[in-house]
Amino acid sequence: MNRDLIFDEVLLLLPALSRGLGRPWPKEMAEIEEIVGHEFPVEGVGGSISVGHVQILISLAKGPRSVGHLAESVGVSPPAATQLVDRLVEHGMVERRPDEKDRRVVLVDYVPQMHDIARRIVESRKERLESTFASLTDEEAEAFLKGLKLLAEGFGVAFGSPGCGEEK
Amino acid sequence: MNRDLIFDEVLLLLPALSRGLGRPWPKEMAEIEEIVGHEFPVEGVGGSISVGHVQILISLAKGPRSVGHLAESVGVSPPAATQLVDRLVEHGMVERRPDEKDRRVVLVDYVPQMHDIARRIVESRKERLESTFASLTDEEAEAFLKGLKLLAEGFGVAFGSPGCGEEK
DNA sequence: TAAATTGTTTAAGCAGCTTATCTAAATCGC
DNA sequence: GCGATTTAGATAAGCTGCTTAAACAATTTA
Repeated sequence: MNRDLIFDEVLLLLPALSRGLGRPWPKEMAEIEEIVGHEFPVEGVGGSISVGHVQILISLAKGPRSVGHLAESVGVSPPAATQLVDRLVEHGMVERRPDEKDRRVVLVDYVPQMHDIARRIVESRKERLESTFASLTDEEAEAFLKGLKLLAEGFGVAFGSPGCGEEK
Repeated sequence: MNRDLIFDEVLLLLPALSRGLGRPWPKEMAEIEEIVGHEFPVEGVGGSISVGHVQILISLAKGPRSVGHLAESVGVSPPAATQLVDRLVEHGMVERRPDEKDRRVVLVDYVPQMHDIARRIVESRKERLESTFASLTDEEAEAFLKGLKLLAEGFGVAFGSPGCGEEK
């Protein structure tokens, strides 16, 4: 396949994907609803949790994080992070707690029962990913990741790794 | 590299990319500004044109399209398409014209001078893409496209190809 | 020709983001 | 120790892009 044609297709696919990935993904919402619903029924979770919220849930997997840290990690402004956390608190998924060492910072952490749920949400995401890419060989999967990284780099994407900025 | 680790990274990269790709890309805006500015100075184009607008400009490369067609092609609702077209009309980039054969439909087309400009915008996008992926071998590039397609499929993304739905 | 359908626009509303501003706590300098 | 600066977070106001519901005009169907 001609390299030029490849990029033609990529060019067309990217905006569509950006849209697709960026909106609350009904299938996943249903899953989260189901997972959360079993543990402690939170009304109206479905439809009201979005990419940013999931990113935060993933970020918290490595332990409590400050709001500022989350903002950086997710790649949004601090007020936006406040807002995302607000929503998660409303849903009873995370809680705020003052940092003992610096009472300016607010630490965000899973609500106790959420630890396991968050793990499962991440896992379910990964499973979906695995099944989506089932037909890819290992080499292809690796090439895909490589491309993704280049893209992120090229587009100046704030790397939203939960591990990033461990301590700045 | 372990397949599991690959998907871990992909999992983290996707939301960040979705954000990054989804917002008006400063570098590109500057380029468009420059391109458009040379032809006919349109005030305030920079910052006010977004992914959807570019998608429409790309879609129109194959000829005039109805609003409904554009909506489908971009993957948004008809009112949203109307809005996107509105903005482009404001900027003097496209124009509306009633369809002779069916006076319900409104055809959208480039303003005459835009033909060349739109071509260059698309080209500049592709060039940036090519340079971003310069370090990829042909095989890797192909694998990347394959992955992208799987992703789009898996996420139920409306394929935003301008060629889609040529006639339904 | 009346009724239903189709294509577009208008209206209302929401989610998510931004910047600017404010408050509280910590740190620096003397 | 005490005032001035810095830092973390929250609040406010405003914008953009999207959605659904409703309105309207033109076409097709019966």
